[in-house]
Amino acid sequence: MTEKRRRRLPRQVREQQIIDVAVQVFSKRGYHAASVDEIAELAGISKPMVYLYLESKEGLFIACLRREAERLVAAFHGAAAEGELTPELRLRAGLRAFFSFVSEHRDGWVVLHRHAAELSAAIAAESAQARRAVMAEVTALVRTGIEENDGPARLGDEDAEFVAHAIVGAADALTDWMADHPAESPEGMTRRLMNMVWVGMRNVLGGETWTPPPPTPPPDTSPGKG
Amino acid sequence: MTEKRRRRLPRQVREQQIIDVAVQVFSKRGYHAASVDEIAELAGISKPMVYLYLESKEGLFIACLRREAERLVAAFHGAAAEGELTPELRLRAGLRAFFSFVSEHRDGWVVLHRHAAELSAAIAAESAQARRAVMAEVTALVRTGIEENDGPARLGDEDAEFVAHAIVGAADALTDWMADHPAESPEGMTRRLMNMVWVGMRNVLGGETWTPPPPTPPPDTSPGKG
DNA sequence: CAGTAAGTCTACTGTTCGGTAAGAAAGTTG
DNA sequence: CAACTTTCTTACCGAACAGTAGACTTACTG
Repeated sequence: MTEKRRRRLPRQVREQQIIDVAVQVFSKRGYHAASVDEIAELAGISKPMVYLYLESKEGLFIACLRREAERLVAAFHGAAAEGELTPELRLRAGLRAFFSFVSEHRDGWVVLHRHAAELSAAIAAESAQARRAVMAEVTALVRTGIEENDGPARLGDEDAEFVAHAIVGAADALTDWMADHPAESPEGMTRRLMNMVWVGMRNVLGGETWTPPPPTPPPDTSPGKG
Repeated sequence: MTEKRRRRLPRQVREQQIIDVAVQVFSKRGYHAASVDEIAELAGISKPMVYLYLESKEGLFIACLRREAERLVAAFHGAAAEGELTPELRLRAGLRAFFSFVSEHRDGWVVLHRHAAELSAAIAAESAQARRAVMAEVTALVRTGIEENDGPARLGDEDAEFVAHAIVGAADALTDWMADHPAESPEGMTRRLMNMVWVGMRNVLGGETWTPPPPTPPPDTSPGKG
């Protein structure tokens, strides 16, 4: 209707525009429910452009995934790696960067987090990699932090990975809580989460088991396979 | 191949068979990538049967979701609600039931957990409800537990919900870890997780903030908006 | 303003897949 | 076996949509 004569733009720019829109649409609809037609239309171009630049729908999604993952990992890594800080402070910085990223790039986060399951192997791999990258960093911080605090406790990788999974998973889920509490800042999120994990972590890694309190005897009513 | 003359089965039975297969297929492929044809074939019947009994693809998925959610919530609730146990023990029992459920119904868990994002509003609602049900229970346990241990600390719902989100999110993520460590029992998972959360929880709720250790000053190098 | 390359479009194809119409076989009851 | 119900099938429709062919349009270069 409005005969908007499309300005021609260099490929690099157009490509980013397409990815920008695609992130929004994928975030809103999910991979399969999103149509390339819609993405093209919202991007202000026609479908063949998308295919010319991004090869396929899968290629487009991977491009989205990759860009957002790079941003997230860079944000976390950049924050957590800085200087000679202690592991605590580095983990705190990383978490703060993470929550800030989610605040500011919600669509990107949704694409990374929620829509990577039911996809092709290539996509799933791409998606898993970002999480693994973060997980590896957190694991390292956990291991280092414990060793520094409690001496080389000769921990299995297992233990550090367990804690890292818990922390990353908690952070994941807390993005929902954060969405319901817009007043809470990334800093506040971080402080709260650090309060929870940094103490409890030692408990797991130190080998001190959480002992069920004595008052009532533990339920021994498990009959068959425990 | 084997010209298996299909035995006619009463609707109730057939319906459950279809749902059984559908859970597997949805778990493996995801909602959109799963085809009703495949589900019908694996169930050993033809497609119109699926539509006759389950109305639509969405109806089929919701049936899956509902059944698995009921099982999971029942498992958690049944374990966590038993007797006059303390909140700690009840949370422990709930977590153990949860990890057991995931061990034994991996497909159901995958359907519930990973494939509920990119779906219609009806499906998303159904899926969110299961999580909310568990979240509500955990929140209650957290609140009660703290009050019993530290007196009525006059906590906002906010705080208990934060902790509950962290716990549930950690448990979610730890199912991945558990998948990589088949030797770890649900009991072991539970013990480890309890170690982490039950101590740290108090820290959050008690209002004692985690103070960044003094050795190195906190990074004040944040220039613009933090 | 011709020549050329990059950007862009309209209009189409082929396929996959959700959903259905119409009726056949199997069981049940006289 | 005839009437009837429930289970089940073959064979199809129509829409949505990923992907493409080929032409057109703008902009830069000499």
